[in-house]
Amino acid sequence: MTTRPGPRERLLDAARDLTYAQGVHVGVDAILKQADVARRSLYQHFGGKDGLIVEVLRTSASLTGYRQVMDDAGDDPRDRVLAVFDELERITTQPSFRGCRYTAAELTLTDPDHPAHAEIRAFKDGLHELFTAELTRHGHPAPGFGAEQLVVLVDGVLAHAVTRPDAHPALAARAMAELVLGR
Amino acid sequence: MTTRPGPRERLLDAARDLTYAQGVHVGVDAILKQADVARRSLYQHFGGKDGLIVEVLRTSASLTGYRQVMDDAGDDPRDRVLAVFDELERITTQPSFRGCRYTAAELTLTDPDHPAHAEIRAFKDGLHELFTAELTRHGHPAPGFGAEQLVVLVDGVLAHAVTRPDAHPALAARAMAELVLGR
DNA sequence: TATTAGATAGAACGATTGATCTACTGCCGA
DNA sequence: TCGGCAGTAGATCAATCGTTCTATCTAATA
Repeated sequence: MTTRPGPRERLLDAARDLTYAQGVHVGVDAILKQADVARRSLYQHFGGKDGLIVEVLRTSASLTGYRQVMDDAGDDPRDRVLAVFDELERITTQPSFRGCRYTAAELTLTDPDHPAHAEIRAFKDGLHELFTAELTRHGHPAPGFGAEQLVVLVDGVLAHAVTRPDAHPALAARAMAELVLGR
Repeated sequence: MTTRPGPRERLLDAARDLTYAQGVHVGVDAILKQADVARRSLYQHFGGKDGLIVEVLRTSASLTGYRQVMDDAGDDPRDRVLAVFDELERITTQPSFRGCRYTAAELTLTDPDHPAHAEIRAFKDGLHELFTAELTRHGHPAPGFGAEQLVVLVDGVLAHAVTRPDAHPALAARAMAELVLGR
């Protein structure tokens, strides 16, 4: 039989779900209820709501997701990059899609001193590095600049699809990614 | 002498400032204080905070701003479109830059029934139409699709620059816009 | 068996939220 | 001069926020 995860894990899972679906302004009560965890445990493990949010962002491992999509696409850097936009088309057309968790947190947490900003920055830097490595392998003349272009495309798709999913921004972005990759 | 604007105008101005700088979750008290307006006037003119927010989005006239930038760039559709990204480079590198007001509202207001979503959608649709008209004049083979690409670029720049302004996403996007426009 | 750490349940705190209310003031037109 | 309207000032409301607290229970360890 599968043992139930501990309170810490249950809190992270619930917070991941709820902060994505309802934003980081979800009440602590809702998180506690879904996690089925005592109030005290939250403050014991994470020090407070902010600590929980930071840990959610730090462990959401979206970069691993991107890596997985690319690895599934094979070895050719061109295929690997384009596969990301194919996956974005899938994601952005799902009913549960609510945009990029990190962009949403960045725009919602207007206090510049909030500890979450560092995690958000780290994630986006990581995504840039991921694309830079791929473009370098692809023999791109300016991998850094090309990677900037790709991350702008990704953020653009995720931001735009929240309001206009029927516009299929991922398809529009995929065509631009092809141009960035060259032929 | 210049007469002081009425309470309604002062409320809109204050709400425009504060909801951009601090997000739509700013307290009513802060708006009332900056507008120097009685509490009752807010509910008299807008029915409540939601009504005020909707009116701010409806009258922010960002589309007029885009139009102005394009008109200042002359007659050539190519110059006019690229001028938008030059302007984005200026905007995104200013200290007061806080991203796209509409994207931020969309991601912050997680209630799908909030009346603001209609205004947000209307704005993004309008931007798409603006680009479609320009690409049509430019003789683009697929103006609708090309316009989708441009709005994805704009949203990408505005979303990405909040977290990584030093990456100058507008410059990366401008290069892609050139590719979209063809040569 | 006694001890201790971790978890639970739930009351309670102070602060803040958006909204409603009464009472008062100034102005303009009939 | 009177009536009505728009605006102001501020008390007040119920709800919710994140946090802290006491008290109790459980399970593993010494």
